[in-house]
Amino acid sequence: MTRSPQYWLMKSEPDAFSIDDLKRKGQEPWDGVRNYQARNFMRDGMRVGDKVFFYHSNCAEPGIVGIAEVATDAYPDPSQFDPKSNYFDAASSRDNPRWMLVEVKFVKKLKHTITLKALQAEPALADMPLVRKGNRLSVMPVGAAEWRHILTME
DNA sequence: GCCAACGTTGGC
DNA sequence: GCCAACGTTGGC
Repeated sequence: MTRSPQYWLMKSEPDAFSIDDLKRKGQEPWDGVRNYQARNFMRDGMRVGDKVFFYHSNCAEPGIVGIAEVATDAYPDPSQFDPKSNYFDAASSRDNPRWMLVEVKFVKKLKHTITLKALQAEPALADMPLVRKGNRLSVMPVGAAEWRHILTME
């Protein structure tokens, strides 16, 4: 069964992996997600072709900086099995992996950042988890109307 | 660097 | 199953 493309927002710290890194590499496994809700969105919600806002967090000017696209179905995050990785999880096993990822590919970089501050100022976006204080979810769905609204803000 | 908010862990 | 302690996220 097919369905319309859906929309997502994924956070990354630019010091670790920025939109320019994604542009340079073209496509990248979104590893290191260690939150069940975020994992469930990747594993159960995302489909190849879904659109993604790329968001820079924990930086001088947090906000949406680009657009990416879901490029693969979910598969086990290899870093959970690597004892040398920061993302190693001793409680996970290859038989029963706990953490999943999708790969995302670069679509475009926005001409300028749509800042968190600007997003918070939009009444139309007040229901987004992103703009709520204390929100820490790193992968979240974006409604079609919210997606369109944000695109007009570029 | 600070700290509020929140998710996870583990003792009971 | 409760909840205090702890660790992490992420804006500022």
